Amino acid sequence: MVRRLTLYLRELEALALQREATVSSRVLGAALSLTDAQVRKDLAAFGQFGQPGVGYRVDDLIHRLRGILGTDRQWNVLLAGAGNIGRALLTYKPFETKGFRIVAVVDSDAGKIGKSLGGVEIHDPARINPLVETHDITLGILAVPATAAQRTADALANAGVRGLLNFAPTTLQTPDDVFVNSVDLVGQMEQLAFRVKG
Amino acid sequence: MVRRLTLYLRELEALALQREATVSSRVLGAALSLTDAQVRKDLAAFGQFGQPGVGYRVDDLIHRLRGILGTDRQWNVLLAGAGNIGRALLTYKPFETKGFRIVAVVDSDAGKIGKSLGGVEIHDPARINPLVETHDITLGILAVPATAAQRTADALANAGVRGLLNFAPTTLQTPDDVFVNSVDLVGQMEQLAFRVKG
DNA sequence: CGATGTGAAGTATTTCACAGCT
DNA sequence: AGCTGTGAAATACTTCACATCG
Repeated sequence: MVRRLTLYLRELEALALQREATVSSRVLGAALSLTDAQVRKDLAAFGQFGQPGVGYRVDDLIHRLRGILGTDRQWNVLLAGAGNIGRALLTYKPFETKGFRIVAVVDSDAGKIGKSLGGVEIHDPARINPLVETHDITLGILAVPATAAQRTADALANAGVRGLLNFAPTTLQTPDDVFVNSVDLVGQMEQLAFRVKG
Repeated sequence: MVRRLTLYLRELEALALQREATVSSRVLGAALSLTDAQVRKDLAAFGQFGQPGVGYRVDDLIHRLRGILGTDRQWNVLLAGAGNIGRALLTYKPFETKGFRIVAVVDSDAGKIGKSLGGVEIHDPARINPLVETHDITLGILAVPATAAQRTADALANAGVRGLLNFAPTTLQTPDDVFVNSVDLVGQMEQLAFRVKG
């Protein structure tokens, strides 16, 4: 359901660019292939944001959703892994635009440590603790090989990171107060194969 | 639910590496934080794969799942977009390992067309049709900017591609027989922010 | 009117619990 | 005994439909 909130926000930001002042649950839902009732239920769960007879004020709802999601502020992020995926994410513009700032990078490859990547120095994973502390980091991105994922997750959790976006194809065990979202690229392709195969 | 089948497969492949001959629904579920009943219901939906009193034969179930998902064969993939994300995916090992082979790349940047990337030539998007035909491509990966995503999706669908993995932060409209899976990186981070802020 | 917010109804998904097989 | 496969029960989620408000 939070998944849908992020979609509403994305759609609303597009509407704001088109200078739309208001939007109805029907129009917003149609853009995302959802019913109007679904949209209203989702939004009503957090307050009364709409105007009967009018709809939702786009700018207002954007601010409300950002407040709900917590994206009305900056989040400092540590990137673990400076391989293919890690490098791509480091320079991924939308992260910066939406308030997710990668402020530190670690990689266990001795040949990479000390080098700079996209203006950020690559550190030894052993330095995770001070990095998290000095940069006030709350989120981490795991772009390390599957074999190193759990160990890196442990180090990040131990350093006080509260949320992880995991690109490694493995299930992570974390304390209850450390949340994990996984992006399983192979799994996504497999699902496509299944659906296409029919 | 297909989502979970891909996770079972991943876990089973890990168990096979550890030379485990059989696994029970309880053990398999525990590794993924699922109940045993959930695992059995999922698998039973496709046939009777287990042995009462014993569990599931790891190797056997791997083959069954590959057959169900359609990953017991090669899938030829076209990559659209040779930017940061596209380049990372082109050299992403697990795709090749699991049977997803990127056999063609297109990018609208004139400066990139004709160049070679990871052993694959970058083509003009106008050549999508012949590329799909000659390489027998059924799946596509969209790693283009949001502004180009719908247009590229249309071109791919028109060329006969049946499934798309979309990295652009936008909702795509496709014919009913063209399936889309989206990887919304910003959305994933927003969800983490929401849960951490909790 | 046109659109929200929301109980009630309708679906879908998950868990329970147990007969039955090895 | 141990574990599957599966109806039945329990939850969760979505849609309906309508009173209500600007």
